[in-house]
Amino acid sequence: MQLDQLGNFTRSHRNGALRMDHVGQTVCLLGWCKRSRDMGSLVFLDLRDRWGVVQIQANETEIAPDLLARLKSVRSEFVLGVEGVVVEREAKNPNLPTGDVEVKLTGLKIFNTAATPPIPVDDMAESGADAGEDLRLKYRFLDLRRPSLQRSMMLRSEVSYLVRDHFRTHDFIEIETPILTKSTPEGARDYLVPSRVHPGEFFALPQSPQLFKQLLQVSGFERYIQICRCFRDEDLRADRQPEFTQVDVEMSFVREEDVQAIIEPLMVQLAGLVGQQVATPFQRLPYRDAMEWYGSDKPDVRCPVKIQDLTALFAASDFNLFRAAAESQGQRRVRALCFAGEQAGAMSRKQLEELQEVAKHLGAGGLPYAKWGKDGLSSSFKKFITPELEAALKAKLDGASAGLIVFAVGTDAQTSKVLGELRLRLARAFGQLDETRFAFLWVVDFPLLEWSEEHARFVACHHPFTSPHPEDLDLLETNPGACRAVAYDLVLNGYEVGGGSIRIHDAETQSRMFRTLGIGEAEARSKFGFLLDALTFGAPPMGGLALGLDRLVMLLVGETSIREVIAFPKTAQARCLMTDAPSEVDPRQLKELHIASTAGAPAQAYRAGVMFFESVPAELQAPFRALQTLSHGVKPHSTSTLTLDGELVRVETSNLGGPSFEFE
RNA sequence: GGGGUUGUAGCUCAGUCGGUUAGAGUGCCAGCCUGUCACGCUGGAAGUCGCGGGUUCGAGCCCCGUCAACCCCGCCA
Repeated sequence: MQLDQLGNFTRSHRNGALRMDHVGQTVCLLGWCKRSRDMGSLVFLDLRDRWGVVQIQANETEIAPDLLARLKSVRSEFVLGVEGVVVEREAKNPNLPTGDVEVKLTGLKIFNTAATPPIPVDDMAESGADAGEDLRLKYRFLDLRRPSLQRSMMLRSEVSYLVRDHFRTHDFIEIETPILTKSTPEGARDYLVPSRVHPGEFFALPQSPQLFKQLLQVSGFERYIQICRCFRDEDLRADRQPEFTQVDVEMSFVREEDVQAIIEPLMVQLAGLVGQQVATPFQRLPYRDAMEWYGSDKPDVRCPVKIQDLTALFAASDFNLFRAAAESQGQRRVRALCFAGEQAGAMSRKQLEELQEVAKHLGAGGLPYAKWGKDGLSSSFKKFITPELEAALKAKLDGASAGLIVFAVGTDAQTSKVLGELRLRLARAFGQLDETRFAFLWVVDFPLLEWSEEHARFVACHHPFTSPHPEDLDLLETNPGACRAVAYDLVLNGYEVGGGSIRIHDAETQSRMFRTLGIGEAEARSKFGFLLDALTFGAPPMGGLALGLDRLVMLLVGETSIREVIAFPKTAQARCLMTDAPSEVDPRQLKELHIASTAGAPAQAYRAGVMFFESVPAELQAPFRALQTLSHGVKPHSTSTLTLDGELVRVETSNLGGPSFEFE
């Protein structure tokens, strides 16, 4: 097809803007063909641009035959320039903002054709049948044409502008910090960048500009903000990508409340973008209470039901499992969720079994429950429920005649994990989670440190520059696990959307902190020498926080995956399906960077004989299965490739003449 | 690192107990249609049942392996 040049064709109006006021005007429009409807001698075409859709119309009796033919040759997603006259429609469409008018075609330019899209470019309003996400990501440039994603990206842009406006009016300045920086030993895995000019040395991409923003306070900027990209080489989730955007904030001469007071009105404005009213000040919830009541450090408080401690009710029970907890002096507790209502009481055996599977998956042994429904009490431990106990339990249902109590027994960490998850699931199932509103809160007084079994030492909960709570300072040496931090998370609807702290601003406390973390003098010098130096040159009291922009926008648009608000996201395996990154590079590039890859190294060779076992011990099952595989159609002396213990290996088999074998 | 779900036409999916030529909707192509707007009507093309093995007279369906996407646990200062 002969394509037209853009030439001096100039847009006079945006497609979504045309109204009755424009009737009679000659307009020049640009855009993509959303869909055409050919009725023979009457043709309609929907022209889409970023601002909307307008109907183009051509009638056989009013138009040159070659122009009509040209219009009929247009297919979906062709790129067009349309000249025409705005007229009032004969049949109006109330579902379209431009539905009162249409444009009578007088000239048509076809700037480009388009192959049939491999994914629907329209939002399937009623069927809801989107293309699979892998296809959407492969053809992301088409996916992003869909109105819903266009709206999400536009809202994201609005959020960014609003954030910058907000901080600008509060005298913050935006400062860019390095993308190529120093690898930090604590925390998440770094993405590394080899240095060509320094053989064997590496930059790291920032997990966050944490130290730079603190140094900017030492420099005296007092109020810093940056919307910046951060990188973490950890496994992904629906709300976690390897690169993500953070609204990074740091202030001098502030207390915790000062930081929060800057953030809250911003959140009010952002929620307002999607018509949500939220009141300030936000609720403050100590970490300890969050874990006790909600089993989570990022509770969704839109459900009022809290976890309750029912240990005492079982002190004299015959139910050994629960009584043992009551006798453990707080080591183990019986905690429970009490959902009142007919829906809760009508939970079927099958549903409870599904719930039990969830609980087991989270580490519970089972899911004890007691339920009051149409048939009265039913319970997994009914024979231990005396009338007195039943009365005591039922009293937890706030006087309702029907309801469900699910129990978890164990350490606080165990029971919190199980009940925290079940609380959300049950609340949704019973309609006791109001998903129409936004619930912000601050979780405060986080612990400073937690014991790491893996590292056999204390590690920082937030980061090693977080200020210990002034009242707990001396616990650093005596009982580090009990020391609170001046750290706070901003939580929205069960998601952590921000986190921050007051920082350590004196070298002495910072050194004590490093000592507690088991970071020696020399190591601290080599890794954080620049910070320790800076703290000796007049560092002001400081604090700040960082907001997860992707998560925030995700919640604003009502999505459950941050991929829906990132233009070009990566898959759960941290791959870009569109560009196919990451990919192999030319060996010359590696050589220049002084890098050698150990991936794809030659497979190890194994020698295997034939073994016979009456019963196969567990530790031999994998090699035994390998031998079984080999025994099918493999000659006594042969080489074959198979999977052994999850690794692809080349296996040489030879008949060794006896029950002997060698495996490494 | 571990667990789970999914993979069939361009797209979204169905496919019974393992049994004849693998279906539907949509999209695409062609024809008809003067008020459509998820246009309608008629016809047509369209398949490596993710990939590789195995069992079987016979596999989309059963078994083993593998790849990919998604969800979760670990991990994410």
